[in-house]
Amino acid sequence: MRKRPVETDKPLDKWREQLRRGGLELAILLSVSSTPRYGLEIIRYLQESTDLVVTEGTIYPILGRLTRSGIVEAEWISGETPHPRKYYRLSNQGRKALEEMLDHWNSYRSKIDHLVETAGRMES
Amino acid sequence: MRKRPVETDKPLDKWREQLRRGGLELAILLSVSSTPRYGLEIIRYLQESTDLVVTEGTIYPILGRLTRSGIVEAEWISGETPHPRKYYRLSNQGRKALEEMLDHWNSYRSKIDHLVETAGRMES
DNA sequence: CGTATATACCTTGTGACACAAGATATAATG
DNA sequence: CATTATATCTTGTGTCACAAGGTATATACG
Repeated sequence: MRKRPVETDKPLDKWREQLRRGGLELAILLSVSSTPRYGLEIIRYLQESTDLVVTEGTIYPILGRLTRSGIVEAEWISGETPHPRKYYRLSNQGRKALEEMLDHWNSYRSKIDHLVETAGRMES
Repeated sequence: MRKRPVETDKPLDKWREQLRRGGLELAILLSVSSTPRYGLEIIRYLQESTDLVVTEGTIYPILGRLTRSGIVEAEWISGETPHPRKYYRLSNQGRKALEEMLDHWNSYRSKIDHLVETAGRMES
C-alpha cells in the first residue's frame, strides 16, 4: 500500500510545481556562475536567496546531466573539510549556454507578461 | 522501429521545452480570461500574440483537466459554423485561481530575476 | 572500539505530464 | 461519394523531478 496522492492536491499546486521545474536548470547554473559551489551548498543557496526549495534527489541528477554535456565542470576537493566535496563551476561552453538561456528567459518572461497585459484589459 | 531522439537535441532545447511547459496553463487561462475561445482558436491566439507553439495533443488534455476542476467552463456552440465548437470561459472560481497564479508568476519571476542580478555581479 | 551524529554524494522507482500521431465527427465542395 | 477543411478527443511514449533509501567519511561520546 502506497501513498495516495489521488485527489489530495489541487490543480494550482501542480502548476506551481511545473513552473518551478521550468527554471530549475537556470537557477542551478546561476548558482555556480559567479563562484564554484558544491551540491548541498547550491541547495542552501537557492533556499536562502530565493526560497526555491530543491532537494538532493533533484539536484544531483541535474548536475550530472550538466556535467556530462560539458556545461559545468566538477572537481573533488578533499582534505579541507570532514567530508570531500564536489565543486561545480561553469565551463566556457557553459557561460555561452547561460547567456543564451538568459536571453531566452527574458524573451519568455516578456511573452507571458504581454499575455497578462493583453488579458488584463478584461475588467470592463 | 521508432524515431530515435537519442542524442539529437542539445540540453538547451530540452530546457526551453520545460520552461515553456511551466507557463502553459497560465497562458491558456489568460487566453480565455477576457473572452471565451475554443480549442484551435486558443492555439492560434497564443501563436500569433506570443509565438508560443502549442499543439492539439497538448491543449485538449489541459482544457479537459481545467474543466474537470471547475476552473473553466465549456459550452458547445453549433449551428453558426460548419463544425460545432466548444467554447471555454473562465469560471468565477477560475478567476480567483487566475489571480493567485498571477501572484505566483510575479513572485517566481522576481526570484529568478533576483538570482540573475546576484550572479550578474560575476564579470569582474 | 562500537555507535551515533553530521555532512556529503548518488541511485532507484514512481507518477505526472506534454506531445506526436492518429481517430472521430460534421459539413461543404467537386 | 470521395475529398478537403475544420474541429475535438484519445492513446502510447519518453522525459523528468522527486521521495526514499543507500553509501562514504569523519568526529564525538561512553
